[in-house]
Amino acid sequence: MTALAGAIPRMMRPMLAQNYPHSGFPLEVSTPLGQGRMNQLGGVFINGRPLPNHIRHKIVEMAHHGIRPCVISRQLRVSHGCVSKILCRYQETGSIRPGAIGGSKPKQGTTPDVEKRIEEYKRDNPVSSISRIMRSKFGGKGDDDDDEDEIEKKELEEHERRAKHSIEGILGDRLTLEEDLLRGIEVGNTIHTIL
DNA sequence: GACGTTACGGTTGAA
DNA sequence: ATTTCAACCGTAACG
Repeated sequence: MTALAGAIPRMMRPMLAQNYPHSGFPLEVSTPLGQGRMNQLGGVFINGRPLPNHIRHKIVEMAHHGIRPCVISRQLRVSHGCVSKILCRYQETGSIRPGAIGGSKPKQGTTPDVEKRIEEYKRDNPVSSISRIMRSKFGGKGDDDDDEDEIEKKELEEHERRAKHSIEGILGDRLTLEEDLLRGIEVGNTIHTIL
């Protein structure tokens, strides 16, 4: 309730119902894994959740083929803001994956006190044990992430090689977008659950 | 028309 | 087990 009457914030205008049904709420779409919504381009998304991985893949893949962001946006039915964001992130990090959602601040504060404690532990335990403890406490995911990035890159390269043969490869994907989306949401959630 | 940016409402997960 | 809260999400809209 930050919007005060009379003083409409810069980025917030009353949303026109236009292509939304009655409620003034984006069309709801039930997926096997819960509630999705439909954006203005007809694409399905889950508010607050990242787009499915295969869509993200497709975005960077198409961009890699020189397809303009605005076309990608329309073809995949993803808002151009989102396409822009994903592409920017990919350029910066080399990863198509969303950032880590949730959790508390990383306990990175290597205060002198913490350093002292580590020194003490090192003295009393073999270094390998320290590493193991540190890994089980904090790391855990680090190695997996690297592996996944590797898999991700290989997947992308392979996909590109196949798609390179014809633009139909890309356009053909569009025909099954709805299916893909639904499947993607499902797979995405499953992966998320596993992780 | 294309696209960078950002308010918003939402979800998540460690503490 | 439950709550808190700062991180992130994608959309919609402005510029």
